[in-house]
Amino acid sequence: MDLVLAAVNAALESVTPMSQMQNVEKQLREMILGLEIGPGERLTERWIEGRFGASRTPVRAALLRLETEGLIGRDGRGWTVAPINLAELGQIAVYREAVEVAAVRLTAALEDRNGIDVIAAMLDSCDAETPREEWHRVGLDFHIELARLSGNEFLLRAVRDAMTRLSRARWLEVRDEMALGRAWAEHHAILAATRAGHADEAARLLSAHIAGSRDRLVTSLHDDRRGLRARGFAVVAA
Amino acid sequence: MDLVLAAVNAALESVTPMSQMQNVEKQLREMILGLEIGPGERLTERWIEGRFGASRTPVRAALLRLETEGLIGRDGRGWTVAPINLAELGQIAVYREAVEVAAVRLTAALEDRNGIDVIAAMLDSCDAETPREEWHRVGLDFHIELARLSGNEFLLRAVRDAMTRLSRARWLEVRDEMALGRAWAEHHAILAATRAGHADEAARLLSAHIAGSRDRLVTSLHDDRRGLRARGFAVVAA
DNA sequence: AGTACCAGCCTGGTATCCCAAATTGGTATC
DNA sequence: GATACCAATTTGGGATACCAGGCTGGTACT
Repeated sequence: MDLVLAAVNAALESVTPMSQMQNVEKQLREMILGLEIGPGERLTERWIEGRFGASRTPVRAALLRLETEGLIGRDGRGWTVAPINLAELGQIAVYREAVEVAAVRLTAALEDRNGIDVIAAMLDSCDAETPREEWHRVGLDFHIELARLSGNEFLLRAVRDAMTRLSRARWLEVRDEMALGRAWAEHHAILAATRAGHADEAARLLSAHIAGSRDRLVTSLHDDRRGLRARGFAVVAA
Repeated sequence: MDLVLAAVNAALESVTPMSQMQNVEKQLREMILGLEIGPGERLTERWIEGRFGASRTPVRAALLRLETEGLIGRDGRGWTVAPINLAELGQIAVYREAVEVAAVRLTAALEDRNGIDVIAAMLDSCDAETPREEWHRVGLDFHIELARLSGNEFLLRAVRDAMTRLSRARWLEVRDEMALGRAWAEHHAILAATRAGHADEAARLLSAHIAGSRDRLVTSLHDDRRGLRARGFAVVAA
């Protein structure tokens, strides 16, 4: 075990008490989502063990949890970072439309919809100077927080799961300034309809938003497949 | 380690090669879903270890996976079989309505809907002589197989997950003959609408079916809370 | 009798060791 | 040069040893 890393981890742990397993899981997830480990890349338990200064037991626990999140998978014997799967992205769009629309309909029917303003403020925290990374994060969080308002744990979990699986792909997507602005406007329109209690309109706007998002995403990734492969990323065709 | 059990497990493994982890996971799930281990009951890794003749490594792997299925949870330090949660059952009904309706709409729009006949045959395999346990299983499988026809992995997974979480509660539900027959008829009606490609009608029938199922389930469990508690089952109120 | 306290036990968390299987690299043979 | 084969290494799967923290039961003191 790397003593320096162990010391660093111990120091981190003194600030934020966290089990080794949670630590490994968190850091590994960040590396995968941040594309520091490319889609399709092989993972060995021993490498992770050395990388994070934890023993195999917590490493394996973390791998099992990340497997259920769909971020890694078994490749016969051995672990592999999940490839970018264009067919899967299309299926996720259908899935998230179902759960997100259900959630927003619930929310529109609630008495207390004050949480909407917090989400609006979150959107407005992004402006022209905001780095793209932040736009990316807020774009994902918007959908998660919107689902949270419904108060339904299962819908929230489903949306969070879908956004987790989408986040790598969305990060790879070639997005222009216009796309960011359009998404921002659509998000606000969805919030407005929900705040007013117009469930049908909110649902319609949200469906359209998701469909548009899916089309841009799949098109962008499909066009850039060559570039992604050149970076060593495994891409599975639709 | 119990040598007899180990020998039995070894014998089973020779017939169906299955890792210890899968074996523990499968058997433990069956015990939980079959209420051989009651809701709310405490689990210790050492007890499971001895019970199934496996060491703690596969036991922990199985526990981690069952945790993500919602069948067990952490109780601070330690593991607990998930209690029957009436509020959760209501939320699951909303969740499954969203995903099942989405799935059936997809299926109704498919060119090839031949799989529907297989499901119909499955329903018809139950008659007056069929044991209640089989009715129970077919009732769950109907929804899973219907979702599978959609071809969307995520909708299927969501439905399977929801039915897993519901299955213990449905098993506890006080069901009369009429309820079984009514569910059978509703299932067939949903299939007929789907086969005909009438997406709206299929969605409407399915929504009504799920809502009715939820009402009967929650009412039944609520009325029998005293009885459930007497059996040592933890029941969390809505 | 009530309460504060302490020792021992039990638990999950972690590290480490062993093993069988699979991969790999080289080598000898055709 | 291609290929079949074998040994060494590496891998994940499993078993076990050890640890720190918490719970429990008993005891001693008030």
